Amino acid sequence: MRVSSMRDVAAAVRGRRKDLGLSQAAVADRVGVSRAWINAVEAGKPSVEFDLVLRLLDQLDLRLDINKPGSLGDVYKGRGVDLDTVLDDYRAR
Amino acid sequence: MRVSSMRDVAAAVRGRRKDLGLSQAAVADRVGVSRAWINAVEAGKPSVEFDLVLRLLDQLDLRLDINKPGSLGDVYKGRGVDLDTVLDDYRAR
DNA sequence: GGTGCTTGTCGGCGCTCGATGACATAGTAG
DNA sequence: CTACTATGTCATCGAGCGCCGACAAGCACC
Repeated sequence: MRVSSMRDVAAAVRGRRKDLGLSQAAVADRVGVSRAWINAVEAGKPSVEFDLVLRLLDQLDLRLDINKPGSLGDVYKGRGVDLDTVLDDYRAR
Repeated sequence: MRVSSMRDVAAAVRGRRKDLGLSQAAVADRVGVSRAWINAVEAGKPSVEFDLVLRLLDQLDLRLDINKPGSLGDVYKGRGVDLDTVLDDYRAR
């Protein structure tokens, strides 16, 4: 999933936290920040410190990647890989 | 490229800026931050604000992605895609 | 030599982040 | 109904971010 603003991080964090069945307080405790901070992040607050976000994503088992657009591996990112489509393209050559 | 700390961002930013042939001052001007801030980022300063980093990456034409580890699209990240290998695996089924 | 550009670093200052604690509002279980 | 939990929000306050301006060092070129 492409990250173009904190709102994207907010969505990813909230979704992942729900999936893991954790409360904001539990996550805050693991990451070592206040519950209010977690709440702010999930609200999409833009001016949060980068290293805290990294620790949050780490605790939620979320990976952050950075790439140059147009690189090969980048093609599949954000929309998933449909192997059937790939193979159909291959057979159609 | 995996981002596990600001040092990774620093490396990506510096490399990309060099590739684009821009000075720290030029980048700072585009992003709308001070030159000292760009310098700090490229030095790996951890406590920088997230939205500024996003604007920086945007100006450098770098993409930031967030995913759950183990997702399908994630498999290929960081080591590229060798289509021949993929197709060989397919034929061998 | 001198000029120019780039980068690293510093002191100062204003401003805001994040912590804390408290409060109110749902929602749920008993 | 009463607890209890989770979440959103607020005021206060200390600490640290980012800006500005300046300075020095490095490097290239003439």
